[in-house]
Amino acid sequence: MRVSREQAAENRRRIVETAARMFSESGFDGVGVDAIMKGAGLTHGGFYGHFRSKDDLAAEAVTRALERGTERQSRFTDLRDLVSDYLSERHRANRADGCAIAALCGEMARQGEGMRRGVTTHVRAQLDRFSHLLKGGTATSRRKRAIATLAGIIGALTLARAVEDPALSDEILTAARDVFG
Amino acid sequence: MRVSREQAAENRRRIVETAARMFSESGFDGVGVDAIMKGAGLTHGGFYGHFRSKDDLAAEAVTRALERGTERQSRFTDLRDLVSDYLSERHRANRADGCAIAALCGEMARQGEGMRRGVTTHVRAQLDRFSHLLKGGTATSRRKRAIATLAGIIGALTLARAVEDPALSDEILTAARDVFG
DNA sequence: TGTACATCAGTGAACGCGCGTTCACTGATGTAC
DNA sequence: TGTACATCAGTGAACGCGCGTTCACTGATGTAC
Repeated sequence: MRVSREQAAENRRRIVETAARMFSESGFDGVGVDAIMKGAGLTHGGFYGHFRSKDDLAAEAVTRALERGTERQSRFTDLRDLVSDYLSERHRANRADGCAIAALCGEMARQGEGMRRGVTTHVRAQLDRFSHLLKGGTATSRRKRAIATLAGIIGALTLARAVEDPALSDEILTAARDVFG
Repeated sequence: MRVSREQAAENRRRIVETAARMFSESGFDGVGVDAIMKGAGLTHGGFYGHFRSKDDLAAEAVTRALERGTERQSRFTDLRDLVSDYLSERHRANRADGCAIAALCGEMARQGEGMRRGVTTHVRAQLDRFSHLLKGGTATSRRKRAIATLAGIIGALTLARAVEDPALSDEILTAARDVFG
C-alpha cells in the first residue's frame, strides 16, 4: 500500500533515526535490518526502497548520530558544564542517545572510508569548539588541552561503561569530571 | 589422528593466543571459529573439544589479552615511558598485539558478566600501578590523576585510530603524550 | 471537479550464504598385560 | 621390553539458524484528461 511522498520521506528519516539509536546501543552487528525496520514501525521488505544496503544505512546513521551529538553539545557555553553533562550518570546509562564516538569507537575504526571521514570531521569540529571554550594560555596550549580533554572524557565514559563495579564506575566519572572539567 | 597430551595442551594455548590477537584486530563478530582455528594451524571441527562455545573462548581470550597487556606495562618503572609506549605509532598500528581495552572497549560493555569482571580487575590493577608511579600530591590526588591518565591514553589511542587523517591522528598522539606523560 | 489509469511505497514470503555447532570417522597415543 | 587394545585429539562433511537481500504482489497516491 503506497503512502504519500511526505510520509515516505518521514519514514526514511525515522529509519535513520532508529538505526542511529539501535547501532549506538548494540553495535553494527548487534542489530539486524529486520529489527531496525520494526523499530521504525515498518516491515523489513521495504528497506531496500530507501537504502542500497545495510552498510549504506550505517554510514548515514552514524552521520546523523554525530550531528545530534554536535547539536547537544552546542548548547553549552562553558566547557565545565559540557564535561559534566558528558560524564553524567545519565549519559553513561544511555548509549542509544549518547555520544556515537564513545558508543561505536572500536567498530568505526574498522568501517569504510566514508564513515571514518565523517568521524574525522566531527572530531575536528569538537576540538575547535573545545579550544574556543578553554581559557588562558596560548592558542597552541589550548589546542593541546582540547585534545587531552576530548580524549579524556571519551576514555572515561568508555571505562565507566566497561567496568562492572558501580562504585568504581562512579569513581571514574567523578575523578574525570574533576580533572577535565 | 590423535596427538600427545602436551601437544593438545599446546594447541589449546595457541588457539587462545590466536583468538586474542584476531578478536583484538577485528572484534568478536569480525572473526569466525573457522578463521581462528585455521590461524592456529588446525581445522574447525576440533574446536569443541577445547571450548564449550565461541563465547567461552572469547572470555578466555580477553583474559589472556589483558594479562599480556599487564605484562607489557609492568616493564616500565617510569609513567612517562609507559605513556610514550602506549601512545606510540607502533601501538596505534598494531591492534592485534596492543591494549585489549582500547581494541574491544565498545564491545566488551555488551558482553557477559564474566568478561566484564575480568576488565574490572584489570582496570583496578592498572590504576593501582599508575598511582604508584605518579609523584607528588596526596594519595587521593594521585588516584585521581591515575584515573585521568588511564582514561586519557585510552581515549587518545581510540581517537587516533578512528580518525582518517594521518596528520590529525599524529597530532592527537603527540598532544596526549605531552599532557599525560 | 470528477474519473480512469499509472505509479510506486510498503508487504511478507522466499532465497542463499555464512557461521556456529554437531557428528561419524581416523589413526596416533596411552595403557594393560 | 614388546604386543594388543582402548582412548581420544583432530578431521571434514553436514546441519540449521539468522540475517542480508530479492521479488511478486497490493492498494493508496499521483496524474492525465
